[in-house]
Amino acid sequence: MLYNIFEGRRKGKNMPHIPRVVEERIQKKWALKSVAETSVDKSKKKYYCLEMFMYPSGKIHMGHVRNYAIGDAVARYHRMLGEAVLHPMGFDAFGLPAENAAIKGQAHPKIWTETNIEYMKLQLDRLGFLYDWNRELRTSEPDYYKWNQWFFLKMYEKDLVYKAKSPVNWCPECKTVLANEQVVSGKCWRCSSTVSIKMMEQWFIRITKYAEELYNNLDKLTEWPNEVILMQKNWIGRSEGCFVHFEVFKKKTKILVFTTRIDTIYGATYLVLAPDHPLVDELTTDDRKAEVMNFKKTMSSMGTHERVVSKEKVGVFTGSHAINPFNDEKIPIYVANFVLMDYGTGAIMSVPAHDERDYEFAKIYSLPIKTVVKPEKEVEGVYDGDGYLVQSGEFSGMNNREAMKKMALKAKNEGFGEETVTYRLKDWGISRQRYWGTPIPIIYCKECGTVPVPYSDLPVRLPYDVPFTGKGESPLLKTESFLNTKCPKCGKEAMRETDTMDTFFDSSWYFFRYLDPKNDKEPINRELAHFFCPIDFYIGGIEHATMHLIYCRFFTMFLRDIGILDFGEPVKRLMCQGMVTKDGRKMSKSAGNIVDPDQMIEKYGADAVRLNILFLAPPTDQLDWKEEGAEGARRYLQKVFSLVEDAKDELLKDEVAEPQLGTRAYELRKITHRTIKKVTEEFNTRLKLNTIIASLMELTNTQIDFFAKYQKTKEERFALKESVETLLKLLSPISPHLADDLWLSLSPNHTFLVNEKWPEYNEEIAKEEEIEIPVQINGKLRSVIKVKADESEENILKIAKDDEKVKSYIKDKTLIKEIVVKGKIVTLVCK
RNA sequence: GCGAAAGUGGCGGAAUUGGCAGACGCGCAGGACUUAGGAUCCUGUGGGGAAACCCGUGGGGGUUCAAUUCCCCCCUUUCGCACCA
Repeated sequence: MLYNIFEGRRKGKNMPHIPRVVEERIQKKWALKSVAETSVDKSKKKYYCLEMFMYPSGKIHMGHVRNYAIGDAVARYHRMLGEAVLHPMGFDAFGLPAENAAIKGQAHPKIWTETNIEYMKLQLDRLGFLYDWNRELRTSEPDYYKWNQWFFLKMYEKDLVYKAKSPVNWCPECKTVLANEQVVSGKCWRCSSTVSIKMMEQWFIRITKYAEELYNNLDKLTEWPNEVILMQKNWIGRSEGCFVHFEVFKKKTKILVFTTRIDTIYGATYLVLAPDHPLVDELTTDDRKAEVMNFKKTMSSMGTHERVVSKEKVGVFTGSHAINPFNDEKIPIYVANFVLMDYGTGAIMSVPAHDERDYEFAKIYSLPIKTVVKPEKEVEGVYDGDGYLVQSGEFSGMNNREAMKKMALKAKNEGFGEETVTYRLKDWGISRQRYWGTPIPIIYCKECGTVPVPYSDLPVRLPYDVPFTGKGESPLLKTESFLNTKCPKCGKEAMRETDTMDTFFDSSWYFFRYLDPKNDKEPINRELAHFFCPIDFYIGGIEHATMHLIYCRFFTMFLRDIGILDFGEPVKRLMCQGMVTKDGRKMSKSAGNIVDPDQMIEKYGADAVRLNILFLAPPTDQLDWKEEGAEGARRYLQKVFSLVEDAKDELLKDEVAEPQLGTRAYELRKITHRTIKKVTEEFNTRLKLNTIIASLMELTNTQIDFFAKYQKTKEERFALKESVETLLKLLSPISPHLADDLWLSLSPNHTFLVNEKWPEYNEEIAKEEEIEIPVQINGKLRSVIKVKADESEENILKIAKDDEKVKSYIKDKTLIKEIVVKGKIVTLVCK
């Protein structure tokens, strides 16, 4: 409709390109010929191109468009290289929003999810993404989540799964557990009630068993962005140190402390336990009981958020003392808020002279400060660097690094400590008190206890008819038909586990399921996994850096250890695409700045939307959506269209002859081949697709200029045909519809560009025979000379000095230095 | 507080190995075609200056014949972690 205004006003040539018409026509042809189908030809080189699958929220957003436009361009490029490309898409279909919709009475989660998926698939198809829908998967389907349960049972066998009481975020109003990301500033994201911490039985996965490998392998992931590697390193938080046992004065108990600075142990003037440390009660003397109990109560009533926000250090003395095993000194034991139970051992030795936090606490409670490490030069304040030891018994005078090793050895030999490694990473709590997720395949029997569901009984199906009240516990708890079952061991009445799995469990292995999604014999087709995997190129948001991207690495290691895979890392190259914003702000309903992809496609066409989103910024940068840009993209595509239409008569003729050096036709060839080179190299390395598009625009501008002065010689026809055909091929990964439509119109023998061969460049033609070289005098640009590309340094210098402008600058001066960088620059330094 | 990334015309960005800063596009200005133009085409477009030239990649210093690029200090923005012992 945008075009109807001036349609028919233009004569003959230069008819406007009407995107929606062309795009629908081409999409129909693609579907008819099943171009998206994966070729499993093992004689070919494989390429697994994957974008993070999507949550079926209802409609796609611009972030999806960007993510998938990048992936589709890369996938199409590799198809054209003749590789066996796997490029699938699926749906992360379990999750809270579906259940919330049901609570609001909108629709059953299954219906809601399926309706959304159908619509979103339509949207993806309208954008022209080539997904092999034969391989589509939905995590909410029993034939998918069956294998979640299967893996859970395998983990159970391998002792990688356990149930434990642990603190969780609890919303008293919604009566449910909240994930950390659902707690906003200590409040429930839905009802704004203050979230409390509650102890609950939860299922955990021992991901910490893999902490060391998850950490060490990071150095091998050379094609991952540094920031992700760094975030994962910090998240895993590997830290080398020592365990040290401190005996408690006049008691039989020992306190285990973790420290990374055993070298400062002579400076320890007190110990601190976390408020929830199990030894607190035992260590508290009668006279201190009331105060300690009170302190503990205050601490446990605070939410995590409150506790973290109030940075003030508070604590109480337990009344007990510990003995420093190195010097037998008697030091007081405190309980304080700044020591956390879930890191290290929940107890520390405090060295106020060499630790900022210990110092702060010591100041408040007037505890002694004893210096044991001296730096080379005196510094002010708390010194936590290296130096030599003082007041440290037999270790005095030693370099602290050296002493560290010797002290650890002594502790080990004398049995009160040892070197150790701790991690910040915690075990993965996968229990959710929710309906719309994978049921955890466990049965509780009064006689036999906790019994895993036998493999032969999988899947444990999610019942359809359940009550959605939005209050109370999981709907599954109120669904008798699900809840009541027979014990697989003794056959007596038993109850099912009603917790479902965290959806991150679903997404930890989905990329292996694409290989053979309908396989009902095994979760993963090993043969295909070893052909297509690991993933060659994985694109998604950075928000998954420490969640999905750690879980899926763990899962792959686990799959290797149970013999399904023979590799342990799932992703070779990772790219995190930047956020799409509008007016610099995140798009959101509340900000009212959502850009609707449907409207954009309707207005400008899928080709222009894709071109614009790829052109506006490099894939990894934040991108601010500009509608004017879409207008520009549409204008460019119109230019390509008009050029091909205008030149069609010539492009259809077969009489051609290879152009000679020095002609206009040869110049066009040169630019054509140089563009192929530039675009190919960019696809192979940096993938800055915005610069690829810039080169294509330059090539197009050159072609238009060339055609404006077209002489209709066989040589010019050769160059024109080659150049235009090349352009269409290079453009096709980005704006595939127009490229294909024009391509098909050029010959009845043409097939879709995605099945054509990527053009090759001829280095000889691409090469420049004459180049311009800047001449600098005393660092300033003064002239530009023209020389042969392979001109010798002496000759370049001679030509430069012969240049009139250069002469005028150096005539009264003495040359001190002459620098010639062949093919680059001449610099003359003179006085 | 710690860590990381970034800062280039009016705007998005380019400069891949230290070698002509501003490719390509948006916007803007002028012109052409037009009954009309928010269509299309052409020309121009970092700042200053009549010009020769000068200045210019967040700010300040340094290395170099030469710095957007390397080093040091500072500022700002974004992100991650946030008492991690």
